[in-house]
Amino acid sequence: MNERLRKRADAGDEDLLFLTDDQIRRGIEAMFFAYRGFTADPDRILAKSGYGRAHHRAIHFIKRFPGTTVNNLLDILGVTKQSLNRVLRRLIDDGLVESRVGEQDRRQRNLFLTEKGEAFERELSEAQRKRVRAAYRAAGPEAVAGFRTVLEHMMDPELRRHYEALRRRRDEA
Amino acid sequence: MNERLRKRADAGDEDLLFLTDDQIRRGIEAMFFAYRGFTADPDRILAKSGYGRAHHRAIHFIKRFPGTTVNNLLDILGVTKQSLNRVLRRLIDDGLVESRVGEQDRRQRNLFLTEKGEAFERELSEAQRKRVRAAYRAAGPEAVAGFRTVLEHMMDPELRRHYEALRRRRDEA
DNA sequence: TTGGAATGTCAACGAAGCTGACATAAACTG
DNA sequence: CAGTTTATGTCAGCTTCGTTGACATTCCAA
Repeated sequence: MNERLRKRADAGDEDLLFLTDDQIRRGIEAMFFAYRGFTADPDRILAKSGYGRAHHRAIHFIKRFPGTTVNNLLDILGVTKQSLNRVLRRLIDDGLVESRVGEQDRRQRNLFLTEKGEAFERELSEAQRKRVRAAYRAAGPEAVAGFRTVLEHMMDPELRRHYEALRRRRDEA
Repeated sequence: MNERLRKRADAGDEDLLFLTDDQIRRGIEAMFFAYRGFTADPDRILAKSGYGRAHHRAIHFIKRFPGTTVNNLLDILGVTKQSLNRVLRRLIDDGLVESRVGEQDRRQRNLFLTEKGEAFERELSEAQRKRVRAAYRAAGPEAVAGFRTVLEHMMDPELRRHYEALRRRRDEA
């Protein structure tokens, strides 16, 4: 049926013009170029301090989920613990992240941003929000709603469920 | 004024709710997770052949602009020639890309996909289109229009101009 | 008390960015 | 024609950030 719809679209069905291969291709290219713009400002700030996107991602999600465990972060970021550990090591050594031994389960490490880490997070996220806000404002509320809808459907459903479970757990606490 | 609007939004102005910091943050996270989904399928295919995203990007744009020069590709992809050269070298050696000496300007190299390269491109782009098409269909045409609008505004305007100039030049020829 | 889970660390590797330097050929320019 | 610029390729070396494998530590739980 997937295929059937695609063929109807290719044949010129008015309602399905947005599903033609050419339209999809334009969307793919737009996604590629937009992601570049999306990361450009934080990338510049990170480069000044000798950090990369991996550090940004870790900082971002520690900010969102203060006290989260390494394992949660691994699931969200989708990298190996060795890779994350290198990044966290650096952030901890540089005094941006604090790692506290878990209270209930002392095997776990609960991660927090330090004052310095909070400040750096603000610098990064303000730069990125500024760019996204400008795009949002230029596009308007209806476009933004559509943008969010498509993105939601493009995610891996399992990752999305996992992430929302984290959010719920945090908001309940 | 940027700041003024943001404050109105934070204060609860109905028309500007989509510009609150929290909404922007959700958009940023959605973009991060969606990009992962967006690249997941091609990444799997590439990994089987020992290629990476860099090869995908090169193949994609050579497919879009057959006969394009190395310099054009450098501008579009935003990497250094050394980095691109490593990728192109491999694709040429593996018989996926052909490099022909330019006709008018013999310093230039015009790049084309071979039969084998075309086949691989189809495999990659069909996997990616399938995912994007599913998201598009689930979201609906209005959402897709909004999605595209926001992405357009998120791109670097200069890159976008450059890219569209290439498209025009190709379509005129 | 033993097995397994969570975490961290060490070593090694690879992909793919980067800079800098230099070579070559072709095109352009004075 | 001589000299400069442009397009490309290549070498060496560095960095980030991903990978796998092996192994130690800590600690919960059966």
